[in-house]
Amino acid sequence: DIAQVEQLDRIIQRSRPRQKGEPIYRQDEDFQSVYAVRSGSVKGYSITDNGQEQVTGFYFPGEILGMDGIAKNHHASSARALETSSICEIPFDKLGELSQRIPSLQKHFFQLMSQEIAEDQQLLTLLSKNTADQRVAALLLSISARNKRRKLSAANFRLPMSRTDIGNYLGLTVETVSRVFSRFQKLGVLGVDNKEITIIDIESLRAVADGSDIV
Amino acid sequence: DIAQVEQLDRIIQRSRPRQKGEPIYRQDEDFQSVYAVRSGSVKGYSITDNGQEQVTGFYFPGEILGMDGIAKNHHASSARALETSSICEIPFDKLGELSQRIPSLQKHFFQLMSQEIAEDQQLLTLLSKNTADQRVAALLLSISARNKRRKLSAANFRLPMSRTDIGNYLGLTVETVSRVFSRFQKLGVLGVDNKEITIIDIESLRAVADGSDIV
DNA sequence: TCTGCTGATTGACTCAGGTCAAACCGCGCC
DNA sequence: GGCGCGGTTTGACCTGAGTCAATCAGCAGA
Repeated sequence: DIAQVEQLDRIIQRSRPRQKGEPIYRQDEDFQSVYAVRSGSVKGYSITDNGQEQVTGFYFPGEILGMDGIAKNHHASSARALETSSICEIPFDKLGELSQRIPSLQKHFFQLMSQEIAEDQQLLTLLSKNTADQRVAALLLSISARNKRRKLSAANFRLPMSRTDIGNYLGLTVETVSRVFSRFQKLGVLGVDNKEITIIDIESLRAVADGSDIV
Repeated sequence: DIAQVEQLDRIIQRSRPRQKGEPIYRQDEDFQSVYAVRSGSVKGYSITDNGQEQVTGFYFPGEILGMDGIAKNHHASSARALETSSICEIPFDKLGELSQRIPSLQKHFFQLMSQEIAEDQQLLTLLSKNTADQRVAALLLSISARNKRRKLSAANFRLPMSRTDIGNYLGLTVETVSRVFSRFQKLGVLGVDNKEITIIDIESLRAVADGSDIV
């Protein structure tokens, strides 16, 4: 519905692009808005009581972040741009009002949040049951699939995040991540040139990810 | 608001209590409702592609489960009673309609979902960064805190789930869980009599959980 | 009471991934 | 070009938790 989309469009706030490393929101800060990635990429992370960082997710164009702040009215995590990125701000109180009037918007937003829950739970499985190889393979396949949805190459892409961030996200050390990349390259599954990744043998990668690889 | 609570009350469906092991909903089944635990306890879990079970959470009275099914219109996980439990069914389409009319209900439900996201992300940190001791300590503290909120003893409770379920949830083997319990008992932090747990030294347990224990 | 079964505990051994250390690479800057 | 610095890679070694196996405890049913 065009009129409805227009209403939604009216509450969205565009702002100047974020440079690499620039924060989008900070943990414990008052929660006002959720954010939509328009271009670039974003890392979500939280700092635990004992001061260590935990990367909770990577966000690409078309994805929404900041929904973990709704519950307590302040952000439970922080987010910053991994590269120059354009981010839309969606004030949550206005979104709530609008959802009252547009049932499909409410439904859509419930679905978005539900999806985040389901994805986090998948990630839980990954972290609690899978080997280093499986975790890295799963991340690459996830990024590949998201690229595909954005009509970009599913086989060839540049990772916007550092090896450290990948390791942090997957519950591995930098060294392990690096070793897995090297091994995959040696096996002819991946082409790795620093952050530039080519998936050479996606079937093998899938086999690794779901544990059915008898190499 | 009493009239509003009454409206909500009217859509809630009560059903016969579930016996131990009885399912509440099943993965891939059509999503109709979310569920509120009224008494007893519930285990949420999903089965991965390669057939292994991953416990995604334990639910106690006053808690809501099944929200991961909203996104795709079918349940992304299963749930079953850990003991004889009374569970309320809340049809989601009716809840959506009602939320259209009662803004505070919509907000409340957004908050519930957001909270689940935030909790899952905390669990991610637990699984990716913490030792076996820390994980077990964190789970016990979480259950203790939830008991406290329900005006039950924070120091003395019966675990409704098996050691296997605990291990599965925390990404550990049964043997490791058992060893940690034994060690905590030997250190005088816990009293363990099968499923009956007494937290003897909650400060030490907190110290273990946040990694500041220099034992 | 005995028997069988499921879950919990304990011990001995192994190994995936962590730790520590050293090099290496790309890139901006003087 | 040369220098510094952050990120990446590689190697050698170590350890926490997994694996395998045996035993034990609690409980239902004959």
